[in-house]
Amino acid sequence: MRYTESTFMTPLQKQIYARLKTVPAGRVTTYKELARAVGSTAYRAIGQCMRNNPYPYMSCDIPSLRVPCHRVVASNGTIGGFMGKTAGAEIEQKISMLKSEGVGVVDNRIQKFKTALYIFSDL
DNA sequence: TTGATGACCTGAG
DNA sequence: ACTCAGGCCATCA
Repeated sequence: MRYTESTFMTPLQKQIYARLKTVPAGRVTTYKELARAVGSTAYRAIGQCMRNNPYPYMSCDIPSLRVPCHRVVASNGTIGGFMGKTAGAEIEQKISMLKSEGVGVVDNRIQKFKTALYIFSDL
């Protein structure tokens, strides 16, 4: 049992989750954009934060706590990973979640990526 | 403290 | 347009 899966959160997790919660349904953000929003270039470390997400939509029904990590995609417009995997059933679930929110996904790519991408403006 | 690990990014071919 | 080796950084054992 890793402590990051229980209650403690690292400083980076707190910052990233807070930002991510402001991304509305129907839009997406990227690991890179999240990094920019917190003044960092720790792309891979942010991937870690997503992997360690304690409150993903599918297993948390408390709105104030839920972290929409399925809305985080790769900066090149491809889907990226989900639940520790980069392919397979987990990715299909991420895609269907995005589609249900109105985000088009074809062949592992976000459609109209430029407009679907949510930009953090308060910098 | 050192080395290992990833839901990444970038540049070169 | 696609692949891939290298680079990066916070975290963890």
